Amino acid sequence: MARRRAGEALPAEAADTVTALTRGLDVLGCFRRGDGPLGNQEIAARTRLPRSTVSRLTATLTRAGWLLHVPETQRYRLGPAAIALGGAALGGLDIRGIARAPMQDLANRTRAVVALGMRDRLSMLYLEVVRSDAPISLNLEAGSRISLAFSAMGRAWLAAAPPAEREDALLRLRELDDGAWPRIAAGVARAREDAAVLGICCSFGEWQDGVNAIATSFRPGGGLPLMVLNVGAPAFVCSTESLLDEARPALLALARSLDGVLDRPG
Amino acid sequence: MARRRAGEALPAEAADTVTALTRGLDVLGCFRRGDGPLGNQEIAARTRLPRSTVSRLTATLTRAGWLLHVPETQRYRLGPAAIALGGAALGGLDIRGIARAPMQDLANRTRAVVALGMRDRLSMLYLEVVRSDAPISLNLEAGSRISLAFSAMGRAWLAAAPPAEREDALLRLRELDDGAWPRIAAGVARAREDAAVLGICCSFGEWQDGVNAIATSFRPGGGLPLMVLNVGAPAFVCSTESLLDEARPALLALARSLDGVLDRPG
DNA sequence: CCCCTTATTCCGTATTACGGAAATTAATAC
DNA sequence: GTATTAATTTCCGTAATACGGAATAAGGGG
Repeated sequence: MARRRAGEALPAEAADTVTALTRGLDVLGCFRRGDGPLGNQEIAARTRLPRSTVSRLTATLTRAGWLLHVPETQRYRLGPAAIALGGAALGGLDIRGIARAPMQDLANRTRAVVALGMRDRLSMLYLEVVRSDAPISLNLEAGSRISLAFSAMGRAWLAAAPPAEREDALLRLRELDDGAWPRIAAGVARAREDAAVLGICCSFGEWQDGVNAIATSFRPGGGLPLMVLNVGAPAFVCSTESLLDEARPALLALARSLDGVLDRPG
Repeated sequence: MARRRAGEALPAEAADTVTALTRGLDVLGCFRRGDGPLGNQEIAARTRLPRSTVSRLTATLTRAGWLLHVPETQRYRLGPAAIALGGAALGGLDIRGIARAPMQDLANRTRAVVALGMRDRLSMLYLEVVRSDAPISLNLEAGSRISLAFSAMGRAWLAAAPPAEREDALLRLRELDDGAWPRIAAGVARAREDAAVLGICCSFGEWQDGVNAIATSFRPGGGLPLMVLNVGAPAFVCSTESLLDEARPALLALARSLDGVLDRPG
């Protein structure tokens, strides 16, 4: 009885990987911000795992507190253990605390939203979001995701990431949606150029209509991966010119000041 | 070759539980707010799993983005997937959004910290924390834990939880620290009495010296478990009297208004 | 140079996870 | 009331997988 699915490309990556664990984590990964409780069927569809397997995995996850079972509707939602894990993960990121104050400064000066993020698989993940006192507020919080290909933040990552990681990410983006590839590729080429010339990457209405943003990356050190800072706002708050002329130097200064902070003594 | 550890009591609970997954999740659970990166050794000690097994699990978790490997120190920290999961879990909790505004009201009126929490294993977990404008701020955020046995919040849960769950939790608390049991038992007895008579449970300096709090529980509905609201502050901000006389009625009113909100049409 | 500590790789074993199919439960239609 | 559809869970034989003890490798002081 073959345990690995028939059509699956076997990428030889997995010398020593615990499949049962990977699958269980994939089940958890099904739950995205915004969609409600999920039934086993839906989970099976998303993970492309056999139903009986999903049943066993959800049972296990529920017993351990990672999922909550809603008896009436026979669906699952993420449980307390998931929340606690996120708390532990964010709590351990000292860079957030270090960056928050200067980010707030920048946000106030530009009247924009300033965010700190890192890559998570094929998205960028917000780690800290700071708004100016003017409450325009794009509805984004720490822990939410944003496009890797079309946001300024994602492009800044793509422009500065280690080549191997970048190529891997681009490859997967491509096989995920081949139709979007031309736009993605163009955006990435532009991003690398912008990064080289201006030090920042842009997304003017490309991630979402009417939203402008610029972003740049830095290496915090301390074993943490490449991180990205961005400044963004609706176009009527920040024109592309104001972002490029006023926000850009401040953003670059901030990023430079955070380069290697975690490796510095003190 | 026995795969289950020798001395382990086998609780027959596990008809259909995926051990590899449970163990992997236990590894993630090792990472607590506040402690830095963990090495395999440390993880093996905390989980009481063999070293080679831990090695395999951490490798798997790292490949999937749940852990980050810090090469220099050969340690692991929680990765982006963990953060994203927490975000998804909190984002799906509509009760937070519903409760926030009235909680803020209450916080402003009492000049205390108002928090919403639920149980996670042997702790209470903060889901939402709201401060009065007066920035005294106990350093607590959504996603952090607080004692089940000694906090007002924990006691309110113990007083109202389904008997089976309560007994299970108490049993485990007892075997975790037998020495503390007399204090715990006394606190719980008192809590049940307070809940019956006053509708709230108290912790006046028992969780942490100089910190007073009261708490009460409610059932939000929508398949969610019992939740707890508390009002707390340093003793010099809120005396026990002011909590009992002024905060208590407001807290009870808030809890009652949230009872079953998620089941109500609209 | 050697010892000590920690992480990883090896590898034979049999336990465990697997998944197709049957059974169960639930809801809706007829 | 019965039939039909749909979803979840249980069963169970199979063998692939995870297991863990021991050996190996990689550092880091003393």
